[in-house]
Amino acid sequence: MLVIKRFSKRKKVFRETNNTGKIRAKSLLLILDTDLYPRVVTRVCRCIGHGVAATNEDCSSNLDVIADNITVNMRCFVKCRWSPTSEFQFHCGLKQGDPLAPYLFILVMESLHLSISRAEEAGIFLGVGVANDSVIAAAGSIGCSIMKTPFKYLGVMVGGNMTKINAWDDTVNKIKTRLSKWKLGTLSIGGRLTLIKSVLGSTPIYYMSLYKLPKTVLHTMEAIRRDFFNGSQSKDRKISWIKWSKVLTAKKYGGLGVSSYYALNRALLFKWVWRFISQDSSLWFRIISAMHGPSIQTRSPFKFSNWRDIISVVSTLKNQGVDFLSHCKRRVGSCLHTFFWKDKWLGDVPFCELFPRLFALENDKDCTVATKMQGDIQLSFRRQVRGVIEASQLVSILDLLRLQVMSNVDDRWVWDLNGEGVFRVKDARDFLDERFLPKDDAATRWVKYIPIKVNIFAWKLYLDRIPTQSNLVRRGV
DNA sequence: AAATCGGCTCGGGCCATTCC
DNA sequence: GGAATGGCCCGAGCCGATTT
Repeated sequence: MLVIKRFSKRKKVFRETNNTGKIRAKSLLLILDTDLYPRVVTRVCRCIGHGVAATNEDCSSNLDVIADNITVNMRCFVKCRWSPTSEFQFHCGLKQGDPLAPYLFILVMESLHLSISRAEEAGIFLGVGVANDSVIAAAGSIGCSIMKTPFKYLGVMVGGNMTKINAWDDTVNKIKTRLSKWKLGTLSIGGRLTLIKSVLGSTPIYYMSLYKLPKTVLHTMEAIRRDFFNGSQSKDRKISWIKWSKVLTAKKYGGLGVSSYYALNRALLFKWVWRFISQDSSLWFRIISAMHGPSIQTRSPFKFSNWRDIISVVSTLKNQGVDFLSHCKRRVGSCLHTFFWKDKWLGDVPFCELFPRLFALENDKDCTVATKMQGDIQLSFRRQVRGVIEASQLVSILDLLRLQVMSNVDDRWVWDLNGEGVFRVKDARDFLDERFLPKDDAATRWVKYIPIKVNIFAWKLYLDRIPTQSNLVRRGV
């Protein structure tokens, strides 16, 4: 109850803050972290024309002085600073860009954080599967509304089943309306291409980086872009002279380099997998491994989950011949976290497959590279090496190991589709497009000094896909 | 004034299969 | 079990000169 009381007290403060722009300094004091004192106090002092505090102690004393008058002074401040006319009232909190706005945010966040930790301490943090009645009661006592999934948070659907096509209606409609506003008739084909590449390409990226888009949705979205590029409005149709996948293809393979939504979506999703395997200690890894198990291969206990979708995308791509995981390799540094037998840390095949006989002899099958490299490799073997095959395997493994030097750098994962070794969505995206879009031997001729529309015309001309008489006749128009 | 020329892409309908 | 997906087929698109 204590927490709820405190909470409602805070809430009152915030309501006042939001409605009138007044801040009660005592509440401010209560909530702010100590290391924020100097900055806030300096700021507030400057605002109200009070002497600027130098130390923390000064701050406290200053704030004590300020505390009672601050409401009035804040109003003066607002008046002097921004309003040459009569005083006015805020209705929806501080103005955007106001120097005090960040503090409001800190204020609310700090209070929320405090409230939640207090609630945790007091053991009144209810959790999952709470009865409806208590939810309603709790929400009523702190004046909150109850949300139900699916709902929108920061413009993204939360809790909806995003494998359904109609869950994407909003996104698709957004693209549609944006397009209709652009008045495609007034733009040349060059302008339309630029728009497609920049704006339309980046608009749904928010959703794309989170969810696996169903094929049909991808198809509709591509259709919208295609119609826009071809210059056809919603209902009327036009001859499509060039198939869309050709336009999507990279310029070096004879396309226009628009790049498909499919590749973008799948590449963005793989970024999560990359984070999962490459950053062992990250929050993301800890959360996912706590929920779904520490390895990508493990079957997740959740029947419907985003992570499962992502994993299924990876395995589907693998079946289609795009094995992203094989492009993530272990680069050994100090070897403290790399498994000697099971990781691919030297060459493309793990040692347990390369030297099966030796692996069979191993007692500690999960030993790290670091421990192995320190002593004799045979130390943890079940028995001495015997026979020709085992002996020859031992010779070759020792040969390999002799060349290895340990360094002080931590072990890390590298991505081998670019020179830097760091995963980038663009690489994965280009890789996918290269695999799935039609390729031409000749690259598109593109001269950047002449207008884009001329370049496109030349490209069409080269492909003989322009409405010449003979072409029209050939098409029976 | 109406019909015609005939090859490429896309949408929509239908059905079977796959997936969740 | 229902929704998504894939494959297949058919028809529409619509410049304009020429033919009927």
